[in-house]
Amino acid sequence: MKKDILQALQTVSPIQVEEQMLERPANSKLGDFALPCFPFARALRKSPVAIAEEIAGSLTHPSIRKVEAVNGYVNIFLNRTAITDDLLHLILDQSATYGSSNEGNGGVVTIDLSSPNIAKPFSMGHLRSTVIGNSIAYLLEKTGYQPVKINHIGDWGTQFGKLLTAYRKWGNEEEVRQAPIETLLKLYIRFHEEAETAPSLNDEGRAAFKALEDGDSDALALWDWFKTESLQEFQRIYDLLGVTFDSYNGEAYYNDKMEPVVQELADKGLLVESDGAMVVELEEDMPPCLIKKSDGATLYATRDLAAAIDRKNKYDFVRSIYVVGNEQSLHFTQVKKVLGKLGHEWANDIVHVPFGLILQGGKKMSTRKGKIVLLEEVLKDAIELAQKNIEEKNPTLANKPEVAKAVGVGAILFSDLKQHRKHDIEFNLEAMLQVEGETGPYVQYAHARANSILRKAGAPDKFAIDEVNDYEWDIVKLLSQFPQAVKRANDELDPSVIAKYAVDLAQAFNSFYGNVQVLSDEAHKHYRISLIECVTIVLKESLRLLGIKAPEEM
RNA sequence: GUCUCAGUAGCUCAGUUGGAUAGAGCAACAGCCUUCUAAGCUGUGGGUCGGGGGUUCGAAUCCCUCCUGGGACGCCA
Repeated sequence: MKKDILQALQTVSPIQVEEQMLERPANSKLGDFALPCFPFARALRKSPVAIAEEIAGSLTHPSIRKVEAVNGYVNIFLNRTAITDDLLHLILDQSATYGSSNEGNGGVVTIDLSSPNIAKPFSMGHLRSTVIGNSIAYLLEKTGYQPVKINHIGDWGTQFGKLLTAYRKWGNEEEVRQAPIETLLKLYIRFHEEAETAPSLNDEGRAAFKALEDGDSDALALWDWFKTESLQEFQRIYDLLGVTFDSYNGEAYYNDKMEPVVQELADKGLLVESDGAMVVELEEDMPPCLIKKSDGATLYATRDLAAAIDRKNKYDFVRSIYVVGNEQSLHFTQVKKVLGKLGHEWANDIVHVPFGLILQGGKKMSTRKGKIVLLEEVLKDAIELAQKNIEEKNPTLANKPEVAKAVGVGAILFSDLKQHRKHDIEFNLEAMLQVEGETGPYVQYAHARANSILRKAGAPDKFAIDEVNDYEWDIVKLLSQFPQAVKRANDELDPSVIAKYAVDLAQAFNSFYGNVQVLSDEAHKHYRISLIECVTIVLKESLRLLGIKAPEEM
């Protein structure tokens, strides 16, 4: 509908009007669209006020109800009933596919997400990567791409040597069997504590990793055991979150794929020795990329290079996305540079999608020091709270446990996703458990209330619209903006756009709900029911894109 | 020190990529359940948009500079 208005403007404006110049006024009393005429003043050698009046006087279009010139702005008021009628039919017709596009044209996009480290608990930090990556996958799918979700498990590296060393020194099998991750974490923390006073421990840890990488069978057996136990624990959490993956190929998977890359770097003369290690020199103000340690063992960057190449070969992606914290920005620019130096022009298709840290007391949480918050505990708290709320507010509800899970998990996911990706978040359990205001449960509640009306209204009927009040018009405008919200969220790879949109729509609906009686007003009932149905479609779809369930009752 | 991300109401954050009087939510206060779910609605108060320059008809938004905080910066990932 913006396009129509724009076209009408083109025909009456004395000067070219670009789409971006047509804006939506912050205050809806000023119209549905507005054109500021200040930029035209110089070229036309007339005052903006005069230009606005001139344009306002001659602008007509079937979709336009009224045009006003105010202080140099052309304010345009739309014909509500016709537009509403069109939009509702469109949404009812397209249903869940409303807002979809084929922008991606089936291109494969790999997404590196979640990537917890085995033998370590699943922390709040991993939650961000998991839920943001998961939502981005839904967004890509909705815009015509083919997402491939890869859980790049952290199951290799020097940290592992350290853990093996700690286990051999202080661990015992029985304890690990009882509580795998908890026990391994304790060992890991103890290792770092003792290494403070006995730095030689670090050398032992590095040596243990080197042995693992060289195929030492005892080390491999332990590694395999730790990995199996860890993956089982992670699976519980993924089940709760409702997240699945297309691949669990972690770092160790690339173990036999690194040597060819290292060889190629050497063949092309990119690999140079520096302090005993092998590195690739990069631009002036960028530190070199470490490829091999002085003992010959590989590094994170080595594995990521191999992984990037392997993914290109396997999936032939049009883009390869890495949902990994802010703090690894340098690492990814280095990896991209090295791939570029190898002559892979697709290095430019690699995109690091960074996100802010979850802080505690203004500082980064540290596994080494045991300063972490366990995601599973947080989820349990949230589900319990949801359960309690249901008992209090809707005790006769069917399948309470399922709804409690959807709402509890929804609260946690939403509190994370609503923030702009790059912001650091101060960990605040109380805020995460919040169910009022701009929260997941608030959006779910609006959806449930809307469904409640639909259930009582019975089968939908044909509708005719004679007027659209302000409450309804706010909803209609938001509904019409959903496709743009999807596009923007996808362009910016930022689910928070959808989360904010969902809150706006839920607010508009709740306001309507609180101020307009639907079922008792026969004259407007049929039209309103269709409007409400559209709200449920779009709210449910918004939540789905965030990886959050939308119960019909709560 | 270098690079990078950020600084908007007491708190947590939006701000449609330069437009009209800077908006929400929490918290506070005042109302609203014999009517479609009160996890809700309606209203009130609350601001040197970190500071200072500049560009522009117009700046929270763009440029410069300074201040503050997070993070990264060779053998961790």
